[in-house]
Amino acid sequence: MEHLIPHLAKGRTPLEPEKLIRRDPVDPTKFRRMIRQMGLKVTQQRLAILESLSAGRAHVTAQEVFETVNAVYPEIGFATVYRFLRKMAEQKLVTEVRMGGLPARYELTPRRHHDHLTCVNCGQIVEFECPPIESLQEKVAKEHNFQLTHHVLELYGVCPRCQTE
Amino acid sequence: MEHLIPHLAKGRTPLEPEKLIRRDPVDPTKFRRMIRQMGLKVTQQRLAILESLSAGRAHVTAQEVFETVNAVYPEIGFATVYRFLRKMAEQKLVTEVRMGGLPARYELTPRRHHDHLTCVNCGQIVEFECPPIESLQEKVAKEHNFQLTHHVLELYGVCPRCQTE
DNA sequence: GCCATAATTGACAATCGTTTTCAATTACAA
DNA sequence: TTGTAATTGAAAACGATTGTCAATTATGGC
Repeated sequence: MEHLIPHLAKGRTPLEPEKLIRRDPVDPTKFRRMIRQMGLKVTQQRLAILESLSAGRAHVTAQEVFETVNAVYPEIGFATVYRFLRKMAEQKLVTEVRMGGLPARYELTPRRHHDHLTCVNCGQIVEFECPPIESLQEKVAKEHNFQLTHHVLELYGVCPRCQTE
Repeated sequence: MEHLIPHLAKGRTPLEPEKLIRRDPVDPTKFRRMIRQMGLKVTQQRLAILESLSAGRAHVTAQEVFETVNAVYPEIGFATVYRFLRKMAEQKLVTEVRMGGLPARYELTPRRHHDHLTCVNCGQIVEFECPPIESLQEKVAKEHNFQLTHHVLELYGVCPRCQTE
């Protein structure tokens, strides 16, 4: 009675419905270039992981990436996914979002920075940009002599549709 | 080679815990009332935890609370601290801040709203208020016809002390 | 192409923070 | 004071993440 996939949570209800993010299709040779630019060797595993990140939904867990890639390359290891995701997060190639005690979620770093407006009722997510907020954040960080690395800004509320019910 | 205190990280730089002096309860009625309002029974352990939270530094880890209280009540258990902190967090009596993979930090929920500036290296937390950001958030929400309920704004960076290392 | 070699891999164990389990104890309403 | 359900401490379980290490593999130099 064991899982093929280690650490696969059994009864966990997902925190929020995933949102499919439309992405520009990425030229496969681009992946090779991305890996090389990180000073790493190009392997099938890494290509598969990048492909999965690029094609799938946004904000996936390492476990989900592993499952996806594992379906195509059954011999791929769990640690490999973790290691590569971490390495890419270090280089800011993917963005790591850790919320609460839940597993970290990763997405290919979007070209344009955005934050999220989430409906507490239906889970719908709206992305938004607000440069004035960004610069105010930098001002705050500077005031405290912090070197800002990143931030998490999540607004929660009731979306228009849910307000009429 | 064992720790009296379980899970005490070995290499981590400890932020020295505040000393909690055991003394006759000065105004225990306030804490008793808080506990009763949560629908819980009043115990010495819970009073000690509240006293520690109220007297000590803000943004402490459960481990730190345990160490502080344990110095006065050596028989107190680790799980008791965790359980009570979680219960209070559920009731919004304490605010739980979880960043990265670092242990969660707790504070008695402050009356004034503020956000957090967290050091990605040592976990130190600085509070800040920035009303302009608040109003911009409301503006964004209004633009999308969301009824704002709450928000999470966490800035991450390297604190001044960690920058010099 | 082939070789040398350093990076990378997968299986597994270890680690860390957190949560659960359970028998013993305790708060508190009656 | 007593009955009972809540609470406790110790320990183990748990889930996410990271480390270990021998075997494999990508890649630069020939």
